[in-house]
Amino acid sequence: MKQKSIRIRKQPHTACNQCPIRKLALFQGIPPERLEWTQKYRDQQFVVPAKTLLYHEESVTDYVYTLFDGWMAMHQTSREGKRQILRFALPGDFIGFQTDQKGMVSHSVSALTESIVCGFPRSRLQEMLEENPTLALRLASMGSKDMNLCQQHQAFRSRKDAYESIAFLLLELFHRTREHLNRNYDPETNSVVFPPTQEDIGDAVGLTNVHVNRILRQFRNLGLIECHHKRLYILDEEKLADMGEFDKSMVC
Amino acid sequence: MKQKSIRIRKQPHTACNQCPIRKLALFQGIPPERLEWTQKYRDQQFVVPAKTLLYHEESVTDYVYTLFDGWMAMHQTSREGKRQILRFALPGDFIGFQTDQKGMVSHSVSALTESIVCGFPRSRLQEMLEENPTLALRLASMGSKDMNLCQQHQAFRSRKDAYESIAFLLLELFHRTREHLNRNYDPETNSVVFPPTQEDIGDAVGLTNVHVNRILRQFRNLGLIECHHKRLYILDEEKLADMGEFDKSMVC
DNA sequence: CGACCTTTTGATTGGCGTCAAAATCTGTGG
DNA sequence: CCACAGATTTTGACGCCAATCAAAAGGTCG
Repeated sequence: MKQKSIRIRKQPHTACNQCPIRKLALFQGIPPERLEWTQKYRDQQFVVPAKTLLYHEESVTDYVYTLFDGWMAMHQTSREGKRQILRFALPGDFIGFQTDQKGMVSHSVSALTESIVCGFPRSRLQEMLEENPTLALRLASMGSKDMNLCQQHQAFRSRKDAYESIAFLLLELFHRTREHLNRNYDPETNSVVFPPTQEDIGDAVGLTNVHVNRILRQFRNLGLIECHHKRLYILDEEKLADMGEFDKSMVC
Repeated sequence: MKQKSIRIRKQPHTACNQCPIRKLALFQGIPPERLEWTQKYRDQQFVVPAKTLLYHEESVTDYVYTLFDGWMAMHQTSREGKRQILRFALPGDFIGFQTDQKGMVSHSVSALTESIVCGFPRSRLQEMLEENPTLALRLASMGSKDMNLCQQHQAFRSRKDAYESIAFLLLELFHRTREHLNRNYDPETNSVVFPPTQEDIGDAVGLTNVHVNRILRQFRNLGLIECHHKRLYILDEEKLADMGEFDKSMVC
């Protein structure tokens, strides 16, 4: 795959907490005057073209990021070349904090759509958090929320069949999108912008794109969903939630 | 299952960082004089009998815990009654921090062996962390380590077959035990105390106990492991690690 | 010693992967 | 604006890994 270059954004937004995104979790609800110091740490914003890698697993990264706009995927590739998507990142998500003992990130991150990320030098993260206990606590509880979600995926994976795990994933992404990016939600049709391909879905839930396709067609036949032009229409949320044992409170 | 009662320990250890466990992660390496304040928060220690529930999923718990001694399992049960073990907790692990939006824990915790836990009132956790930024940061990075492990499980689950996931789990638990509880490790035979049943293993990796049994027998036939009397003997660690794509650095 | 839990083994079934090929969509250059 | 290449979706045939069902053989604890 050809890798376009990541460029530095010319006119960075002054502060992430002023961006058009409804919830930007890390700084959400903290009064602006208490955030002036973030300017000291904020380095710059980057534009990541679609299908481009932000960083590669097993590299040592200088930055941690907040996703500002776009969809990204955290993933790993096995020796046999199979890709596992660990998590879809949506605007507001914190990316690249996790490292192993050697300081290497354990996963790759790439952009599904053109994305904008804010980078902080990792070297300054510790001092930044020590100066701001609230932020550290926030980071811990964001981590704990992500952990919940990860464990849900883990739990659902082997306990549930293809119908159930796909139903769960669709609703998870639907609600996270609606929560984070209300401008991408259309109440008329109960639909959201939905960039992942069937192969992405497969790599996330651990099925082949072929099988994902069969299941999605079933869902369409049953009148549960509709999807075209990178939008996902949820037609029967209740039945879908029941099928996937999905509970909204897990994601928002 | 009959549920024995959890009793309060008569003579609590004065501080967790003085206990015989080599690494007690949350307070590891923090000088004792800086830990006096923990006494203020530490409430009491509890003894949890084997096969007993510490708390149940969807309850609101008053405490967060540090596991002091024993093996515990964090798990969930699906509507169909299947149990998924999310994580085995070993001494030093922090338990019960994760909650959903309603403040309910998302998982149950029960003891595989008789266990001792230290409880802190959850209500005081926030003030405790705000007074001690180092601790909050520590908590965040412990969370990030757990997250790594959870993602590994997630990744390996569907990408790998039964041999691979069981090999991975065995080595993970072997190394975590050795790391946390060197008194339970016997260098002579390269073995550790290993309380989980084959059914526990199955519930953790998402296989039936029947299939786990078949795989373990294969491993024994191949001379990779040996197990009896609640001990696990690793005979050919290299081959096992290769089979499970296991890397020590992920767990310690 | 008896009740119950855990391990072990066999026979059968089914969900999902694999392989293959056609149809449709997307974007890029002439 | 069209043409073409590559990506993505769709559909069918076939095979295998692991689930299920069933039952016997240890192990453990009161």
